[in-house]
Amino acid sequence: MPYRSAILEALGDPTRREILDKLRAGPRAVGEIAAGMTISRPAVSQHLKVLKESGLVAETRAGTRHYFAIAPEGLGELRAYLDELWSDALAAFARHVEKERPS
Amino acid sequence: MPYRSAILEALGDPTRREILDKLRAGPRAVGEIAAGMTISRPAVSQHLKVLKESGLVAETRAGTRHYFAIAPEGLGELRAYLDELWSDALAAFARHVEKERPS
DNA sequence: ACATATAGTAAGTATAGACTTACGGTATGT
DNA sequence: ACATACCGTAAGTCTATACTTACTATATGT
Repeated sequence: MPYRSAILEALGDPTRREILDKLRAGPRAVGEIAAGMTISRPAVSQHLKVLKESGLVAETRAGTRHYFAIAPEGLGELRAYLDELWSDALAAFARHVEKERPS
Repeated sequence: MPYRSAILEALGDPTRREILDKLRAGPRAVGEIAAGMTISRPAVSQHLKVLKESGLVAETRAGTRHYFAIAPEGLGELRAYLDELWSDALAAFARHVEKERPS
């Protein structure tokens, strides 16, 4: 819930969206994530840190492996924000139509 | 449809989110938007350009005034993306639980 | 105890992009 | 026709941040 802004900053970067896409299929270790990508593994680690701090991703460790997975609660927070924006925008539009309507 | 990425880039900036918040109450002219803010009016224009190109905002002109308003379709595009991510994440989590379940 | 595998951190660089000021463009009113 | 109001664009600056390489940390296996 300090999340909203952090989530949108996190989603603003295309590389982080690429990482999220990889996590759609399920949890992945850092090395696995970095495998298909053009950037270095440390860079991936840094992005994962941002994603985790935003609440979009959760981490679980097994041995030396750090697994990351999409955290649905983070997505929920963002959906709530969008829903508010949406309904406010629709209401504003309705008022506007009302005012402009030829009587 | 070239939107998804553009929308997320647009929402990544806090100043643009501030502008969107102002538009919640209804359409506003550029000068009105810039009024309460610390940055210059040209800066606001530049942000509005980004928002418009992303599809999050629509423009209508009346005289010399350029009115901007939130475009619900743009929000819808983003919601669709989140819903996909969400359901994929849930499905992946379900599979994971299934695998880990003690038999 | 040592080697290996896996990953995070530190420090430095380079670039995208968010600002500014100055200027140009187009309606509207007199 | 001119002045005014409102706005977009151009060009340049400056900072945030996305990268790299080098290093450190921790867990596991022999």
